[in-house]
Amino acid sequence: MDNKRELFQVLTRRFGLLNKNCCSVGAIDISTVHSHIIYEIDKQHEPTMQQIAETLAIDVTTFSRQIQTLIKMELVTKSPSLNDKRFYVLALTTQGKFMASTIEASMNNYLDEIFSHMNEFEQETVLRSIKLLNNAMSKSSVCCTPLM
Amino acid sequence: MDNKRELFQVLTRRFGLLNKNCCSVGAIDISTVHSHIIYEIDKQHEPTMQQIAETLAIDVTTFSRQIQTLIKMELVTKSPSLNDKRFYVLALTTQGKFMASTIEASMNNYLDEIFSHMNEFEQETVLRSIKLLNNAMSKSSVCCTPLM
DNA sequence: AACAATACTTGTAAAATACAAATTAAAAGG
DNA sequence: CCTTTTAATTTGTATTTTACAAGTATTGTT
Repeated sequence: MDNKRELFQVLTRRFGLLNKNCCSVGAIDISTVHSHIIYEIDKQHEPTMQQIAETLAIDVTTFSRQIQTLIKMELVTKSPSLNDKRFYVLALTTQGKFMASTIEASMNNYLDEIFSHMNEFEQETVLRSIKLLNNAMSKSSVCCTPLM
Repeated sequence: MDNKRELFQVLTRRFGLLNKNCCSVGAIDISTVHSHIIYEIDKQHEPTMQQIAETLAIDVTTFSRQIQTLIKMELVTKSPSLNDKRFYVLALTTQGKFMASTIEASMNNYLDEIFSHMNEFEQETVLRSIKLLNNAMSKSSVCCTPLM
């Protein structure tokens, strides 16, 4: 467990699992992709289709259909922009907001549980490191450019 | 950019992208899932179908079909175990091994590039932190249990 | 020998994905 | 203004991925 790539491979996989398991609220069970979409709509200010699709590096045509199902699930609304009718502004419904905050809480629980296996100092080091890593990735040319 | 969940959300997404973009060798272009399968077959000693599927938390029936396509792509072989004919032992073909090492090299390049945006001390801190995090996750009950 | 358990595959059906082409609306050029 | 171009999004189509239920084949158990 000492080479860089191996460390990241395992980490990636585990995050994938964490995201996969995170996201059921009551009877409704949503996919990782859907949870990321909801997360971003919640976070960004009056985002358009293209903005979210780009942030998540999802093909726009695929995204269009994903939004359609999220609308059917009554988690998201899509309204034409007043300035420019080519754009649609995405937003969460009340149910969607509830979903977002439930997922948020559940993810925070997961993360807290994971962090509870480290001491105070380790926890801070890890958080600081992830910030460093995110920062380094955002400067990198090999990945991650569209993602904030 | 200061809450735990946000940090992990962005990190997860970027790793996803990194894995997505990593994996084309010449004309052959393989998916993230396939690259993880190849990685694990390469790493484990004479693994069976179930072992890899479990390591990667993939449904066995899905996995069965994924292996079928990897065999068609001539990257993987599947031979019945001599002791117990219910088992199949998976292995990489020469081409598969080449693919594995090419992906390995390319991922290492990516990671080196990313790490190059940090100083020596930061790099070591980050690596140490990821080890800590992996360790904490492996102790956690909320995720990651089957994954090594 | 009969029955259960194990490892894996197939039937089927739904969901996710992405390219090309279509639609609609705004901007730009003449 | 009217035509042409560009931009944001959707639909047609076809492939791939996924997973549940049921099936096959092999081994273990009584």
